[in-house]
Amino acid sequence: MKTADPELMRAINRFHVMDAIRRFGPISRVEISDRTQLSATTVSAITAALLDDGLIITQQLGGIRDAARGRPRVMLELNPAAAHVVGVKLALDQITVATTNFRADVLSSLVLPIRLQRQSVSVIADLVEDGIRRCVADAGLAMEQISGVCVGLPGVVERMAGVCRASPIFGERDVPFAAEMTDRLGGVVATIDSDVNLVTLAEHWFGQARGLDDFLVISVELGLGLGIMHNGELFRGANGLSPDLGDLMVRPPAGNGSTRLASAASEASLVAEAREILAGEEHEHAFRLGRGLEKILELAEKGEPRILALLERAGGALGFAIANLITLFAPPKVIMAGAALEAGDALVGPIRRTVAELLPPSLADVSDIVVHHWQDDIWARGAAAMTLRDLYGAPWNTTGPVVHR
Amino acid sequence: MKTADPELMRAINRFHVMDAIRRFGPISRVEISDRTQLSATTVSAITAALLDDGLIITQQLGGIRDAARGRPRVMLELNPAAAHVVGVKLALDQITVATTNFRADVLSSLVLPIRLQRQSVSVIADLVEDGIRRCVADAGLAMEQISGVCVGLPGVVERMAGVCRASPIFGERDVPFAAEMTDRLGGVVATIDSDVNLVTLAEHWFGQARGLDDFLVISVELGLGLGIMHNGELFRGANGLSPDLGDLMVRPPAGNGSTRLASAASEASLVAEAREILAGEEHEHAFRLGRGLEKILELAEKGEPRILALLERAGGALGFAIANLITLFAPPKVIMAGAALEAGDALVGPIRRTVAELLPPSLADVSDIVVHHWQDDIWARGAAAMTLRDLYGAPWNTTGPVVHR
DNA sequence: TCGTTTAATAAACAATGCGGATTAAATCTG
DNA sequence: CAGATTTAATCCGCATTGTTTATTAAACGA
Repeated sequence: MKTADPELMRAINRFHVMDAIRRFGPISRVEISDRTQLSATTVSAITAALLDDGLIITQQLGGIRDAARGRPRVMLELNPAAAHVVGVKLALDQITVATTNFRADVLSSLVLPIRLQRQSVSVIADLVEDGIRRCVADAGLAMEQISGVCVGLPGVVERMAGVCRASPIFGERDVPFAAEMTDRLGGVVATIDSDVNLVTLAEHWFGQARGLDDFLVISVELGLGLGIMHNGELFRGANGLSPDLGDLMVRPPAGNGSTRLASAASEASLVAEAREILAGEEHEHAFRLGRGLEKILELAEKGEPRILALLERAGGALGFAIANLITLFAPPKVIMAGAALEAGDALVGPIRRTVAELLPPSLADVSDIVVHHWQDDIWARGAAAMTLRDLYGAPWNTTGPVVHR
Repeated sequence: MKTADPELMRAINRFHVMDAIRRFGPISRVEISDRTQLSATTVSAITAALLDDGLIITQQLGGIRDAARGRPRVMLELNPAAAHVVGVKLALDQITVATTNFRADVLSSLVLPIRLQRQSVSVIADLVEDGIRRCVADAGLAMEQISGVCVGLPGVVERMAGVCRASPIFGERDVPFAAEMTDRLGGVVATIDSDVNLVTLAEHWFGQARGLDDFLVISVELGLGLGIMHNGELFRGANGLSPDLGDLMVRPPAGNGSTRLASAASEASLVAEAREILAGEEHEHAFRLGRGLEKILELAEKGEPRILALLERAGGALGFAIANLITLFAPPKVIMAGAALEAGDALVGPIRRTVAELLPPSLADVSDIVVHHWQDDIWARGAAAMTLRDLYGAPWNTTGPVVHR
């Protein structure tokens, strides 16, 4: 915590006002005053400044005058045109880009189905740059109108430094991808973050965890992602790195070697193991085409016992890790997502059973585990939210390296 | 975060000044100004108020006038007599009590070697009350001079509510022990907390983690304790409970059933397993006398292979859990303590090896694992620190239910 | 003794939040 | 339809705070 001066005081209260408008807008000044415990005078002063800066606007159409007497309330809301940002999600098999306004509404988006593996950093950066420029043009905007870009990618990302420590996307380690992109975009600042953190923020702002200050997000994609919201803040390890779920161990080194969760329950490991199990059978074709997961889901649907056993094992491993995470964080909600979870109860069932079995009695009922089917744009909306947060971010713990204005 | 007003501003800055004096005192006003980034005027005003309230004093003896010209600095330090608090540690086999002054110096302490198991809550409260009154008297103080009492105990404790959710000490669950003690002490407010949290705070204030904002504390006693310092704050789960290390799982439910860490590596489980291993041999006597751990350490020293194997297994389980914790929190330091660790490398060696083996390469060198041999009074000093912290606690996240003044 | 140097405080100033009075804009009432 | 009533928003004066710029305090050196 920084030392306090009048400026910080104003920054804190301005944040609270902005937050109330974002979460509950359109909202009147009196209601902001109620919700934030700030005096009406202060709210008036702050909203006046925000209106002046163009960050918020008054809603012209009176809204619901529900038979109330007295002077009508003037409703305030975020000015969608106050800023525009671009969110990018890198996955092993595609790039997703979206342009959003200040309310994180998606104005335009595009998906580039490109295998990024084995591409050099600069080639990837080229692709991302092209995607951003096209997406911005699609939204009818010029690059000069973009206030920031955030790129989400799987792996270990150090947001502050703008460096990707390790990712399946890059062959190298310690790739300074934020600087790489900022250079190319000519004046527009780019930041990077772990992809799960983006979706965690998106869940917090618009998704199943609206207003929930503590929850976990677990994404089962090619790799495994873990996002932690704790006390309303994204949780990062001491070094600023977000923890990597795939690095968690699920089996002690008892003779036959230890197991990382990534090699027990990720989409990649599931496909690899299924391929081995089904080797030489008629299904092999699907795996060659890269349609391994679809095949797994199909066979699970049909009740193929070896696939069900595989999913049972994977679910057990995931459930083991989730139970330990619940033991540590005691979150009221755990949100899971990923294509592999579409296998109905074949994977989710074992997860739930294992968690229920392993949780200590005292924590038996604290966590609600839900599966969320993410739309393709949630990542980008999260990236947008991450950038927007910097524009009116909580002043008490500096969130990032962004140097807008 | 609360909304900001001038009062909060002052509270924040007063905290920073107090914190600087506590950590670096005796310290001059200019140096406080340097360290806190506050203006000299502000520091002057705040220290004047603190002097007025008697919380700090000026050091009379000039100190080291190291050949400097100019007006000499007036050194400020905490006023030891500003407040007195009592810290209590409950363990299964003894009660430790200590009275400290405002600097958390121990003025008097006593140890009551009593088996608390199977005692009723009110009997335990009686014992604690007697211990507190005697210890306060030993320090030459009256109960009226005591500003607060903090009781640390193993298990799951909800500090805010003052309720012990579960503990090996109490047969019952949800024991409102803080209220129980406050009632008995006639006006002196008692709080409770997990015992590891107390020692974690003590390590932060006086121990091996002075000034370190991120570290883990792992205590191997009869039960297993986990304390987490994250960003300079004690980490608590979403429900305000501290996580219980013993509840972490170390083996997935693969056929032969799952294993909780508590049943693999706690002192209790070590002794039980060793007793089984050595059943019918000449060592059995020691276990009957409750000297099981000493016997284990003795045999480990001698190189008894079955005991070494047992410790190897326990170390593997602990290392497994620690590796996962490091993966999540990436703390630069992990402090371990407990009588079982006195077995030289027999237990610590396997722990280190397992951690090294299981950590992902990217985290290989971030954490320094050390063993700390705690004095008996560190718990009490931590309890004192916990109470003192409330007297000049960080105002931005309310720390507890204490209502002093 | 007087100048120099450094520490600590005092005075003037600007920013902030708050409470009470005031204005604004609608409905209600007769 | 005009004035009373009600509620929202703002204006004004005040207290508190931190900072900058002077001023005083307390030592040493020549």
